[in-house]
Amino acid sequence: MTEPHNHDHNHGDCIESALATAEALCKSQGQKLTKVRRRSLELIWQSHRPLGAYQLLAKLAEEGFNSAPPTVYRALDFLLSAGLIHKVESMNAYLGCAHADKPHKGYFLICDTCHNVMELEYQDIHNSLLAKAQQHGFEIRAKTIELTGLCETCLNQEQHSEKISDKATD
Amino acid sequence: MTEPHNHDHNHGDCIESALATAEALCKSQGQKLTKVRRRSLELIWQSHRPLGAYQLLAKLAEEGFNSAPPTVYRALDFLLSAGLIHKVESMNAYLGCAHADKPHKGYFLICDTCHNVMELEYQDIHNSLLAKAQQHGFEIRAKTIELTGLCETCLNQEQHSEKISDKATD
DNA sequence: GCTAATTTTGTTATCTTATAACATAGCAAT
DNA sequence: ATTGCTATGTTATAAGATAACAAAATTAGC
Repeated sequence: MTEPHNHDHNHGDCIESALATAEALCKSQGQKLTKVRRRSLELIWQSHRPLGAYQLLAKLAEEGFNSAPPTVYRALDFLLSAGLIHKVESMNAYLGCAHADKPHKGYFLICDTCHNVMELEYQDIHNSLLAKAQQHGFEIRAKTIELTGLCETCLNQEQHSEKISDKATD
Repeated sequence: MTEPHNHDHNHGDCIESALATAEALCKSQGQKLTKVRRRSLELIWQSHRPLGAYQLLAKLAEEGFNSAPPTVYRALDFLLSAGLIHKVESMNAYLGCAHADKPHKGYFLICDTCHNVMELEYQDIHNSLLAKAQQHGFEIRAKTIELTGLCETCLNQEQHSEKISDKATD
């Protein structure tokens, strides 16, 4: 499996490494990580949670980039097809990919409360899905797996506040 | 597992049964399946593939229902929360739920070519996902699993046309 | 270096999807 | 009948995404 990207760490490092990976990846594939694209990727990483296209656009505009929608959607398209970001379909938002360097078939755990996202990967689940699909003659080409709920932190907080309100109503 | 709802059958029957299930379900929960709601559900079922909100709105408008967006979104919200339809996030479209009568944790196989959708359910995959999430302290409350690719029919057609074009370029 | 071809960005307009906010109508219980 | 609740009508707008064409920048071939 791949370690979750849970942001419980120095996030600056992981932005840097993501950017470095991106540079290398683009170079090796003869693709250009232009200013807008690079800065978009950086801003997406900095946000810690999925970023909407228009949120990103606003940030870019603040920095003097062109502020028309196509600017941001082009950057997003590029980053998506390079595998450097993912789109979270259930949020219409975009997220830095934690393992852009290798092909992967991950899924997301999205916290309803804090909106943090973990990107996970388990080969066995992926294989199970492939196998079941194949039983129906279906050939999977892309997966969208988005699991929403409560992360450990928010779950604890919720249980804590329940206890308090229990006492209050005693 | 649940049988896939692949529409290779008399679809009229399955609309009827879905409507009957819906009636019963609403009744038992003291919820009202009003005209718009009922007709929306019916139209969604009739379409055979995920239906967009504004497509549905147009159909409703043709039949004399109010044609402003809130009308359709309210109906969709009701049907969604009653578990009678699903939203396919990756398509922004809505689909009749094939097993509204029992709690279920399904996923979708969506054909890129014909846009037909199969709703599947496998308890073992669901359990695996729950277990893996739990390892990270995460409590899953909802799942969006949308697998896109090629269904059996379209896969065969593609292979067939490849053979033809092979011959053509020989 | 110069030109042509390709890729990227700028610009304007528009389309699709979804919701906010407030008014009215229908219905159910006392 | 009056009250209160639920559902619907209505207007406006927010949010997400793309089409189409023009200009600029980059790259490749000479």
